[in-house]
Amino acid sequence: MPELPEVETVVRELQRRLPGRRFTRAQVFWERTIANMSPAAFVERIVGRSIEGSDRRAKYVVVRLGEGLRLVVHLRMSGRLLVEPAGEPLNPYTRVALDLDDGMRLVFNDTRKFGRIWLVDQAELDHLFVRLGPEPLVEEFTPQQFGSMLRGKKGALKPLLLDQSFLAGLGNIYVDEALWLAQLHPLRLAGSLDEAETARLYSAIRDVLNLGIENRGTTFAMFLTPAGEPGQNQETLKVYGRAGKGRTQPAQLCERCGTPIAKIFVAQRGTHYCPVCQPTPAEEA
DNA sequence: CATTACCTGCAA
DNA sequence: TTGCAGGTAATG
Repeated sequence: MPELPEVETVVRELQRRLPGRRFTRAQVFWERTIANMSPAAFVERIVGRSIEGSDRRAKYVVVRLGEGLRLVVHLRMSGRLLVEPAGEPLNPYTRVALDLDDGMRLVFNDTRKFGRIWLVDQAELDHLFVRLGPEPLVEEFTPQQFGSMLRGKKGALKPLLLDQSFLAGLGNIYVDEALWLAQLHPLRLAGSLDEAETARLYSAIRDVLNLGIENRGTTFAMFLTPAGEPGQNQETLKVYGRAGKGRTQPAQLCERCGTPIAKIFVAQRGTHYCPVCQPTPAEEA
């Protein structure tokens, strides 16, 4: 569920709540959630650590702890990080619970158990992130760089934009939204974009991500901020989830041209687009 | 690239 | 009961 804007929303809220706190107790309820050591080793190494701050890289949450240690969390499909009073009953999907020294606790809930947590030093953190592509929102990521990244690419746009080693942070929702905004079909060959199309896609990617952050993430069913609040970005989506569901729910209309939004499968992912504004490329038809 | 695997819940 | 869900790693 969570893509860059949802993770950024989590990180910002953790940054307001965690610095200065200390972990007083740790419980692991699903062993495989801890990715790089045994649950016992994890508990032993995290209890007593102080918290310095919270950052994001791609879709990873990075909590900086004392002595150079980093608590890294990837929410995958259904993970949630919540800060709640330590006395509350634990949600049945809680995989890890970390008590804090102020009567609160940081919990990792994850229905589908795909999420992962690492406890690493700086060198291990670099290794974990070594294959990630550039951050789309940093200043150093320019349209010129994006153009050179696209040049010579053989495949379709959508699978490439989902590839975290190409560009970090986009997922299924924001790729569909960016392609709609840029008026590019998801099956367009990535290497075939001209300069104007490249510039449109570059701006569209940054615009949809920034809008998602402003709206504190997209909540369809799962996403909640650490305070347990839904995001608001679902109200701004132009294509994702708007293709209609069988006979009961008709497709919604493209807000640019009035055409019903269509859904196809690309890269095994549901893909939403406007058949008129985002014309099917000749080489794929 | 595609396919499968990892998991559970929910809607059709 | 089947298929789908916002992610990614491993395998062909």
